[in-house]
Amino acid sequence: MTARRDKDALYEAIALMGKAFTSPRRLELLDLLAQAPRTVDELARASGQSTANASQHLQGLHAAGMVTRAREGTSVRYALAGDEALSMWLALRDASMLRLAEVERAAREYLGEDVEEIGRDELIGRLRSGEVVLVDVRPSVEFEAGHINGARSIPLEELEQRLAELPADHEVVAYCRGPFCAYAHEAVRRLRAAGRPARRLPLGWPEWRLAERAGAQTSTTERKERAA
Amino acid sequence: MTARRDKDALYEAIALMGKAFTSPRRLELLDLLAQAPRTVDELARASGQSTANASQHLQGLHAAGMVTRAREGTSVRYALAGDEALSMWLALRDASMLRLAEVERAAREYLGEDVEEIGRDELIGRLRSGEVVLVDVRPSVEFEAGHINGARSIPLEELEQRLAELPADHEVVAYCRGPFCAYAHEAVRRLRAAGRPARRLPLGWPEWRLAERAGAQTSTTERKERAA
DNA sequence: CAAACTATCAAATGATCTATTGAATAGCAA
DNA sequence: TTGCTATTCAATAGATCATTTGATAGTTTG
Repeated sequence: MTARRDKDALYEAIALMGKAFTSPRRLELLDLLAQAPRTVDELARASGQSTANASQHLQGLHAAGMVTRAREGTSVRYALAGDEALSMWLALRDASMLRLAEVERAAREYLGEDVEEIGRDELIGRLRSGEVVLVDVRPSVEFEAGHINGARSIPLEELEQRLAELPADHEVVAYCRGPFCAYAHEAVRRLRAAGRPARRLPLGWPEWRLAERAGAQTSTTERKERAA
Repeated sequence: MTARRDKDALYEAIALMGKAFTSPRRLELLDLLAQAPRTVDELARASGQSTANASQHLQGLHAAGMVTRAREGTSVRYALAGDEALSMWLALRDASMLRLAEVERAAREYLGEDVEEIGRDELIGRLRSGEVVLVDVRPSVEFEAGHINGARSIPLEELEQRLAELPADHEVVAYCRGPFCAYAHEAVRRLRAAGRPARRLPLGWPEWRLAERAGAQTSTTERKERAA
């Protein structure tokens, strides 16, 4: 029975990608890459590990098909390998959040005190009617790599100095990398401390983008079905 | 800076789930559980490994939050832990298929010669107008645990004996566990060998169910938005 | 209560993975 | 060419993992 052997080979090949998700350091690199492409050096610095180690992990991720790599002069820029890779990482993040109490606990510990949230649908409505200002508090490199339509970039470090840019009579909604990112929490806390009404969007740009794409696709399908 | 330590703890906790996907044997168990809950013994037999080993892997999956377990008399029945776990497994399967040439090669090798396919939308249309017969060729246990609405169960082994049950003037569409399952391929080959027009639906019941749910959810969202 | 069955545990082995260190390479600029 | 920087390679030690084997615990049935 050669089918058994072929089936084993198949699962073995899938496990090649699975092995990408066993190391915390590698996951952190993935999480950074989900926001924007970066060089080895930037990634090593942003994740607080040695360059050699980061390089090794990045090569692992590349072998697992999770990232692409491109030489840029003297450096090498890594990027997430398409929407499949992004979906995969988000699926792991979300599933672990929902099924592992330990993850939820660690997230709560890291994020600090809860802040008030706003949902996707409500935000879309209030954005449309001009009732809120949407602020992207990630580092500007990440904003430039992609952001929610209508958001303005105010990196967390510059928030206090640039408070005047925000109209005092509008609610502010802050977002950052995603549900596990602490920037938006901190931004909302500081805004409220400054007397501004503020809430946090618990989604990041990557999730937002995927949700938009999925919505568009489903609508197309539904239109087709309705027509048929 | 305690934030660094907290962040590390968070990624470490996520990696606990990631470690579930490193062993081919464990992936095979997951794939089986995606179809239907089963006992340790059944799983060990279906995946061709020792009971002790299967049990150990299942405990690993349980610790990773991917499966639930329930005592049933003398045996223990394991099941996938909700839609998050299913989505996670499907995301890994699909991403690895798309990004790792090795997976695609292994799948092709295992599945054998290509057979003609039919897409989801076309199937829905032709089902509605009664032009096709949809056949679920998985083992009947799996059919009973859930199947596509309107499908009839004819396990692959019984296909030849039960050919008469299929109206000769209708096209037959066969489906099984999913894109990596060989049953539907084999069924279509046999049907065509018997002179019946037949195609394969390259989706399984789990994907179908998720797609239905996602579609329903999006529709709800859209209805809300339209109302607002 | 004892027999039969299922699942889990424990220990041992070989294999694989991670982080560190120091050296080697590739591109760029003087 | 010679530096200079960014990245990768190679070697190592410590840790973790997968499988096998044989023993143990928990349920049901008689």
